[in-house]
Amino acid sequence: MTITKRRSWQDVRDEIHGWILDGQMAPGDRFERDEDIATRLGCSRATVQRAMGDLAERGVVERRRKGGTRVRPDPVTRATFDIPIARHEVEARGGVYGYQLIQAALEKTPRPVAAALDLRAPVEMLRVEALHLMDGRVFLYEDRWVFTRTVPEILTVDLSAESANEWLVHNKPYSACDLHFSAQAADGYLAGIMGVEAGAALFVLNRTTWSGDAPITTVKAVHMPGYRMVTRV
Amino acid sequence: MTITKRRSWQDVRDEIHGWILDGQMAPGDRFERDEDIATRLGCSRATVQRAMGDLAERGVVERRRKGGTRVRPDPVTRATFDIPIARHEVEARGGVYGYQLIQAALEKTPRPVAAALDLRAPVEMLRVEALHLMDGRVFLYEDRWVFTRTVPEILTVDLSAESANEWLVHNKPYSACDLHFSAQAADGYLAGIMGVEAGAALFVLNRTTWSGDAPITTVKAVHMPGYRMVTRV
DNA sequence: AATATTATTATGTAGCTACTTAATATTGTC
DNA sequence: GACAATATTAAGTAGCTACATAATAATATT
Repeated sequence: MTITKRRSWQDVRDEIHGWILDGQMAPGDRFERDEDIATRLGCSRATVQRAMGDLAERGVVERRRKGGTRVRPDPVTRATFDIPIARHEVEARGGVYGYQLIQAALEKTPRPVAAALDLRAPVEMLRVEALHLMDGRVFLYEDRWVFTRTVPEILTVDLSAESANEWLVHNKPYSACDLHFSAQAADGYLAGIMGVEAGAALFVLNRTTWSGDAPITTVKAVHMPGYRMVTRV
Repeated sequence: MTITKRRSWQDVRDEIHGWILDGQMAPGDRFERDEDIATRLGCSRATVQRAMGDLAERGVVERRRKGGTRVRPDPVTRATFDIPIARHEVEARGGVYGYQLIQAALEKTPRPVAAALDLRAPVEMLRVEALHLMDGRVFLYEDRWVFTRTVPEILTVDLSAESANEWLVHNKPYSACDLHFSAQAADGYLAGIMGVEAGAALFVLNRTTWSGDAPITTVKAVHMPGYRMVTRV
């Protein structure tokens, strides 16, 4: 049974993954070397290498030089999320996007904000509070701090017309990004601004970005009750 | 200035990413073709291909046959999360892990649970409620449904000794996985079981897995107040 | 002018060789 | 027996060729 159609590396990957799914290979088991698998499947080592590399990236197998490849003894669920800008998220749900600036002003950062940006001491930064709307109703509240030393141009932008998020995305690419997901109960201020009951459970996303070592911005995005972040692997 | 040390594909990737970071290339701009970049950088097209492929996977650039490669006009934040089993998460935080079964019994699934598993009608499944502990205190409450038609062996497992999660991870690999993150307020039942105030904002992770088309399990994991899911890209 | 056909182009993939590197096993020496 | 030096192994990387494929541009046909 050496059917030799053209095997793509994805086919090879799925074949190998199949050995795990059907129990031929269990967590901890070691595979024969790439070259032997290649011979057995009738493809080149490069193709097996690509397939195994992909499985390793997905957290399904573990590879070590000389040590060979084995099924991960403690498999992890590895998920990839795309965090879109608010406008796209609203439009993808078929809604009409709206944006509303609450305030933008220079303020001294509280300590925790400075810490999130890897700064030792509080400094003066641009704080921007804004609402993103879907069909005229609040979709997302964002509380952002922009490090004006890295991004002085932000001070010339009319933030009542364009969201700081979109401006930054298009004008200040980042090389490092830090994300926190958490749940938070609405306090009085949030409840008032977002139009929800005080105490409502809100999904919160904190994102901090850098360009090299230079901090760009940190933002807390508070979602409406019932919001779900979804992915399928 | 054609320094020709050995350039790895990662170096090439970082070099190209650098063109975006320093503003030489802005969102929407098109790169010259791989081959020309290769010539310019003194490496082979294969290396540029690998580098560009990686940047495309990360959501930094967009590639299309014939169309060439361009900087993504609307960059997304793409993050990869590893969702470990509770034991590892507790141990990684330097705590002592504990596990406590609340109940395991055959029950008819509520409609939403059946729907999560892509089943049209409710069926009888094994429901497992359990607590994962850190240093003797609740860390995580899980409410799980296991599709016994796909995983009949689960019925022979002593779930008071071993968590269903760990057993499944080691004995029933999945090929597809669905994840939802959300925030939920503690109701009376959750508050009682987890020892938190009613109304507390809780971080919730729903995970559903399949092996091929066969549903395996769906689980709702409710984290203690203050829990944060973190990643750095 | 509108449509269908064909050619061109840039990325995608498969396979090859050769060399590098990290981890382990073996051997040699004290 | 303990330790250091050396050999071996299997994955990782770089570069090459050749061909496949999808998208677009150019051309021919009606």
